[in-house]
Amino acid sequence: MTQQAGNMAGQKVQRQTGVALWRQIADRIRTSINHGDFDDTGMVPPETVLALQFGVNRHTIRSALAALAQEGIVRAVQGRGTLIERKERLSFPISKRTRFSQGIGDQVRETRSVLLAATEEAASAELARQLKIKTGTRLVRLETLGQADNRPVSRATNWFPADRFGAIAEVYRTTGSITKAFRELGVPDYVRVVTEITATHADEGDLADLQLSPGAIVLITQALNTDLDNVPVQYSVSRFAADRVRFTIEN
Amino acid sequence: MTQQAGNMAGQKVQRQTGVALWRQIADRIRTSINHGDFDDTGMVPPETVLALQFGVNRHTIRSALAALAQEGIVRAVQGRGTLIERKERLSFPISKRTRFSQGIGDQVRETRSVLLAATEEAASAELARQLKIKTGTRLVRLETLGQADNRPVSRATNWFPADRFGAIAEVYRTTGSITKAFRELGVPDYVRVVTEITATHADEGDLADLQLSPGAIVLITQALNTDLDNVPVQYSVSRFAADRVRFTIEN
DNA sequence: TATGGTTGTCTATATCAATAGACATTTTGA
DNA sequence: TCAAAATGTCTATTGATATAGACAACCATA
Repeated sequence: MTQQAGNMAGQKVQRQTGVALWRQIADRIRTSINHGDFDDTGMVPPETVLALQFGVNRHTIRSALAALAQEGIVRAVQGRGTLIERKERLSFPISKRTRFSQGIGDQVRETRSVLLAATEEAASAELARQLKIKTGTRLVRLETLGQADNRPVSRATNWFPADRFGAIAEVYRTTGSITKAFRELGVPDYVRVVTEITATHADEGDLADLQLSPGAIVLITQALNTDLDNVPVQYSVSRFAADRVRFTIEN
Repeated sequence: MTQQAGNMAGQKVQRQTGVALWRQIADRIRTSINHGDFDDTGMVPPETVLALQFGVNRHTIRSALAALAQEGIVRAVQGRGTLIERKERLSFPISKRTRFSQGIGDQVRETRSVLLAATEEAASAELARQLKIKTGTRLVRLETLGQADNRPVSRATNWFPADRFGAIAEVYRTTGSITKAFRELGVPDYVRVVTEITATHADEGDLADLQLSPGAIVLITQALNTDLDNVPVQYSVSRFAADRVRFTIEN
């Protein structure tokens, strides 16, 4: 709080950083919308007011609002103001039993997971170390897209040992759930052993799959799941749109 | 892995996004350096090669490298190449017993925490809800800077109920540790109840305190600590330089 | 219906970002 | 010692970014 919220206009924008003012301002306004700062009116402050608050020209504000309109977040109405069309920020619990759909199930109407691609490959040294197998072991690799209310939230690359889960692609395609696929393949339950979190700028794949605006931030989790016998069953790298999610760690 | 590493040059840069090409490229090169992609030579590829890989003019590459040189990450030597001066990424474990100095103690030679400011204020509605106290209750607020090997890693704002911890500022100033300060004030141990993680762009304060370059990403944790009787003793908002840390959640 | 507040559009100007090409300077190694 | 390879510097041009001002068009409401 205090440090990041509410006082949207408190912090000045940064010039000559390689990031255009209109983009910085668009990001800040989007964050404020998601934080509920304008919920009382349902509208963004007038352009002239924003220009004064951010210390920039009104045209620069208009560029920022145009970008947000392009994303479908706001809609300008001549004579009235700029209306807020949509806001979202999901809270993702990370715990021993982290599961995509269950975790955010009470925050959205519908969650879905789409299989983008399924291939088989040999384990790299890094993957072998994580999954505690030998380098070169066959792995099934699934590229998936997590959706909440038909809006993309995360894109993930998942690796499974092929000997146990060679058929997981097909099972997943029908069930649309890792948990259910595991169950059908003889893994009744699994636990999250470790999660690593980093952040970076969105790459081209993020922009396309997550429908992000360029320059956006993605949160990256690298996670290992094991079955109840502590045998690694899944290693996954997931990329989340940073302005759509927050992670919560309960101990 | 796979998704984010190695293929630095595989993805093209994005034009007309409000983020200058030289900044995108600087961020990508920095990531590659931190990932160890150039460890064999200790140098960044030649400007002409990078220009070809990223599909931009050599002068644009030079702008990116100049920005990294400004950060002290690389140093160009005429006739030889561009040498890598520094790389680091600390791993932060987040668990029931998260503590700054203990968590990364084995990764660096020396950790220190500096008190930037200490004030007293009334609890806002948000803070009161987190700390389970009444709005308006007096709180001690500490602004601290976490350092590892004399390089700033995180800046935090901490709130403590003033009735129990009115003297924490002075104790902290002498001990340089929250854990020790708690101990002197009658709290032998404390646990991390919940941590929330989000990400955003660095603001002006981040740039100054964390010695970041403009456009950098910060990871934000909002955490609540309680004593062993489950009574909240500390609420803190910490901001980490995203390219210097990774969070690890062990279950 | 008149007025104030708001978004939309136009012109003009200055600076930044990016490309393009030429050539100098320095280091390395054959 | 010479040539190749690398960074350094300069000029020139184009498009994106940002500012500035003026005015039109539209909406709500007193």
